[in-house]
Amino acid sequence: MEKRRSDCPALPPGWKKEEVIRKSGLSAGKSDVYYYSPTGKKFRSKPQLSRYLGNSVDLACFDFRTGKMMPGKLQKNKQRLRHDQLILAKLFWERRLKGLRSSDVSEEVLRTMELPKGLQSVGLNSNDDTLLSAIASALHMSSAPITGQTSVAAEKNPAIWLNTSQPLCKAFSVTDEQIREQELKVHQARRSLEEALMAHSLARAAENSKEMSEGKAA
Amino acid sequence: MEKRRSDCPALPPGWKKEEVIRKSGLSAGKSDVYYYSPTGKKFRSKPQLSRYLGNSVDLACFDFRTGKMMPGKLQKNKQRLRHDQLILAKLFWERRLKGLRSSDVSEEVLRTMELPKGLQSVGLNSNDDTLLSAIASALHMSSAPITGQTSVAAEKNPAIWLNTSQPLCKAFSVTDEQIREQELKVHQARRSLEEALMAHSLARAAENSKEMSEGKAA
DNA sequence: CGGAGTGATTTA
DNA sequence: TAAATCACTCCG
Repeated sequence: MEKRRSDCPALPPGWKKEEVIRKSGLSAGKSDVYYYSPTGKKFRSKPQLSRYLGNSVDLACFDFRTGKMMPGKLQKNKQRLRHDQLILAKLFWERRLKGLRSSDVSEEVLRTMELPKGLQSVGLNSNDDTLLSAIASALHMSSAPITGQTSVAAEKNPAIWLNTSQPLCKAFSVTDEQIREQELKVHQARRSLEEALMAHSLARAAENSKEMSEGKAA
Repeated sequence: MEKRRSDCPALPPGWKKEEVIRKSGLSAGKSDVYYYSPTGKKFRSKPQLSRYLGNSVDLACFDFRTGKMMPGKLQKNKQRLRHDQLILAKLFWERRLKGLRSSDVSEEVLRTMELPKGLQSVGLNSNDDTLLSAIASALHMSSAPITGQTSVAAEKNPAIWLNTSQPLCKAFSVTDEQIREQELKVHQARRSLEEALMAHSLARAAENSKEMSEGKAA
């Protein structure tokens, strides 16, 4: 058993670190890291450790897995966009991309982008430019941090965040009331989508049974 | 004391189930579930129960805590869509919504939806219908489960999942190669977006200082 | 009832 | 998807 607890220089004297390999199950081979306070209390995650230590120790640069301080790596942007912010930011980018595409830096990439054959065959209308803009913006929103948005206040109230002078949302002016309206519409839209899906499934089923009766089955 | 033992329909006749609430300690309020064989033997866990019953009863779908069979719930079905799947599904929905909007169930909602005034003032081109479709699809993707997608294989390989005959991706035919290509383009698009953002910020700064020098400042 | 060891869910 | 966090099972 690797129950060896080692000292952790990055933490106050007396704290120990331990790494335990999972021996069975779906996650066999992975490991868990634990810390033990001078009094022997066990800690299983950074948030838990952080809550316990409070302001006495700054864990901003502390890497829980390695047990070392990582200067410059002021932790990750845990600040994920909230649901409503995503909607608005997405709108913003889709429009801006379209606005830029024939006269600015985005042009080259977008012009040369193509959808895979398989996707193009989906049919229906809409043009690929719109789709590409949507993809690009959606992807950008999905994981990249937003330049210029670092205010702590942004975490609390989207309305405040949306009124800042940061580039991303400079053009917006959105109230909580508007956000609520938007949420209501969202519920309606979801219902509608479910109905559409149901209709599509039924149509498929009908198609299939028709083919079957026509002797097209394998 | 709640020592009440109740019949358990999911198990053979004569088996009883009992739930005992913990009254103190760190886990106060949590409960332990026990089963009793027709002969009175006590069982404290699913593995223990399983070893005793052997092949006579299939406990694969048996939920030890509730005492009920959970059909289809052969474990983790709450699997969320993966990144690439999100992209493709989003494309799918955006197109499908547009295709439906003038002749199907989605029409009423989409026709009556409006963007908040603040958003409309963002300017640039594009029409609201496209944006609304995009919003609706993005929202639907964000948290609702996808009907018809339950295959275990889907967890492992998006390419397999994308070739199924399920409604959601029926029209798609996407290879790993195509996904890799798409990822490459994504990187390019991201770079491009960053440049665009930078350009926009600079333009804003220039505008502001111009206004300042013209005496328009508050 | 405790808690080590894993599963499940969330985040990046 | 992988990593991190959190929840829960199972057995002492």
